[in-house]
Amino acid sequence: MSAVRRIEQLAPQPKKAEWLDTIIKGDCVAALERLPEKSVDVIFADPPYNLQLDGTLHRPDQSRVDAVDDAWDQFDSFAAYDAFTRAWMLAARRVLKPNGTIWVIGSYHNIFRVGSVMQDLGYWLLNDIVWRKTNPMPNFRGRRFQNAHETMIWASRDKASKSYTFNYEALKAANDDLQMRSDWLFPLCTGKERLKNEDGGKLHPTQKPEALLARIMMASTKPGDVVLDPFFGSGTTGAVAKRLGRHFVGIDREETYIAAAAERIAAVEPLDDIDLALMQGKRAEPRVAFGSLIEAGLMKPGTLLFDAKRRWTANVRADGTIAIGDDAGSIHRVGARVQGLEACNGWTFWHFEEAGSLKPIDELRATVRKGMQVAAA
Amino acid sequence: MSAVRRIEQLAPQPKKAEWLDTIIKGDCVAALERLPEKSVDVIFADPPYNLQLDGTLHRPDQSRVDAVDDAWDQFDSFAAYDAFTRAWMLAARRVLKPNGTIWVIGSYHNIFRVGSVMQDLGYWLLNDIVWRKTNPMPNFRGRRFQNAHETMIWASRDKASKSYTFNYEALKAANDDLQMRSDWLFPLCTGKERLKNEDGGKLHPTQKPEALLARIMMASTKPGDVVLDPFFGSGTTGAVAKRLGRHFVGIDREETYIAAAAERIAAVEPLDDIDLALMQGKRAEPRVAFGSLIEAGLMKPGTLLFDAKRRWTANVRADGTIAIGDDAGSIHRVGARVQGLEACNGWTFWHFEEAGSLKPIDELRATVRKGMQVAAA
DNA sequence: CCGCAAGCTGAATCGTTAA
DNA sequence: ATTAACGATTCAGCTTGCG
Repeated sequence: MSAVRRIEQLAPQPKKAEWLDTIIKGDCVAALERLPEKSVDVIFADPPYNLQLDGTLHRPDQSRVDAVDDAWDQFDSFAAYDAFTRAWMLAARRVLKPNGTIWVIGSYHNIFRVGSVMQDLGYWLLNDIVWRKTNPMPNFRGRRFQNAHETMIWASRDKASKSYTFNYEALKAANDDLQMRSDWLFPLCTGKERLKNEDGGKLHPTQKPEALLARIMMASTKPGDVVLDPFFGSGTTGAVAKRLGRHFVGIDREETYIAAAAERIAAVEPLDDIDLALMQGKRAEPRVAFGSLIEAGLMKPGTLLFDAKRRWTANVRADGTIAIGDDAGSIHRVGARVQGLEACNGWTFWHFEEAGSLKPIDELRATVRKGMQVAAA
Repeated sequence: MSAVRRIEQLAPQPKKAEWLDTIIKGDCVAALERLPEKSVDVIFADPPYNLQLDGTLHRPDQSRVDAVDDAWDQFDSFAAYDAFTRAWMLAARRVLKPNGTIWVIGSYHNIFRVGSVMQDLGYWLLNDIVWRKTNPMPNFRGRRFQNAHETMIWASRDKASKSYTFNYEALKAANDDLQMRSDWLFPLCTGKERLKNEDGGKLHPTQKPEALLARIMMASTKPGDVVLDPFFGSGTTGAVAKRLGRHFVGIDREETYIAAAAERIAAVEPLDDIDLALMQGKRAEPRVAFGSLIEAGLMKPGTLLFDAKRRWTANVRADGTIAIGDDAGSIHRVGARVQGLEACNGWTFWHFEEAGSLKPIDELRATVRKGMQVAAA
């Protein structure tokens, strides 16, 4: 029996425990209407993009591009797509808690329809977030700009809801004391993270990277929150939610996807509460945040940092902050505080021990930057 | 006398249309309706989005909206903004040439309305472009992500128009030989570039940086093209157009802005023609038939052609075809057939031997083209 | 075992001209 | 209006296979 329970037949008003951390099979509007109202903290939705592709596209080497031509992405008109969007958005709004927020991802093919419908239904837009792709597909015919990003809309249930969750300080501390911007840089979901089908091809045509969902949840949820995904697909939302100590609810129509997602989520190991202190994803180049040393594996949580004269000792945490006892913050803030100064460059102030001698953590940053340059070359 | 002419005080000019390189004062819809249809190559529009349009906002039933009414009706407001957007977009579409394109810039407050209306009116979206700001305004309350970008929509007049201008090769060359992406990085318009009023404050609230307009025009116009800006404001579009050897037409309602923009544009020094040269790709070069190489004596019947790895050998025939045994046809068809592909560019696939090494026959085509240029000069 | 080359692929609204 | 032919066009990153 899979560790992820499934519900195919919901009772009219199921108890909370029944649908939490499950994947519901069926049409998303019908499934949403069976869930209790005001029961979900955050919704992440990756709806069909309504791509309108005519022929087949070939690369310059004449290989064929494997496009998204699934039936679920086909709509007869903009009006039909709008009606579909209104229906699921309305149903989603009912299950959202008054102070809940919703994330919707899309491309220029659909995101303008989506945003307009959201505004019409009373959702209050908080930000649009740009996912900049490090490795987007090129424009093979040289007819347009390389479509190198997707857009996410982050919105509250209505204009009046002001107490939505936004972990501003945590995001900022892990981002070198700069507030998190609306443009995020992440690679596509490829390699081992990408689920494969029995033929070795991609299981799902549009699987999203876990790093993207991780930043979303770290920004807009708290541990124990409920995250709903009405277009569950390969289950990235569930996998990240479980790893980060959040509950999930997935809805999907395809048994193939449900089975694969359930297996995937069952294999996820939740992080310890301590590790959850707050960890962040990659940030915009070329600035290197201290947190990225941890992400890159160059620095492990729990590592001790010292100033050059070993007068102070700090502890590295998983979220990219450091702490001396209860005093936690960015490498810069903690460095400034212990010295009683306004400011401090943590990169040169803090050192790590290697073979008995101290080396500034700036050396590790240099390593990361070199890697970024190589990647960009 | 200002170097920028105004529509009220025009002297008759022999060839150039009266409205070229002028600023038209008035409501943008009315002004657009007085311009000849299909007369403009590119439109750049930075429409207002604050819903406080004092008089220009009308409901679909033509009733006027009181934008400062305390009884705020969200739906009415969006509907009114949509109606305003439809009105100017429709008028703009009439003056756009069949192969013209339009750029519209906005933020998450209005861009979703704008994009939806564009799709509804038949504009065909080519890209959405993200302007990432190097120095955006912080989020002061710490309740959202720093809004660090704006979105531009680039669209053609309709789906059928395929011959819009896109200077792909030039952009790529300027971008370290990588195709230009949909995310652009520019600073805000500040410092000396920013127009000031008599109090020393900013003249216009949303003056766009010239670098942004320069990339737009370098991407989607050719020298001598006509660029229309229906919300001219501080005149950035006109200033950049003049500098880059493009014509402009501006529309604005405010005399203050018109006067400042006229003065600004008058001070602009156009670049020399030689600096305005556009890098052209092969698709802009005259077509050369393979047979003309034989006629020009650059290739003799009986010459052997090879692919780069010498897996196949073909024989040049006097009629401009090539043959492998009995299999004869154009350089493209034979190249495709031996590879088992649908298509093949014979110019780059086939090579001839010179001094023991292989050179693509494309080199001979370049020679012919060079001769054609000399003959035309 | 490593190092390097070659191959594959990702939410894509992806052509023009002459007969 | 339709068809056929011409011929232009890709970036990053991971995987596979060979020496």
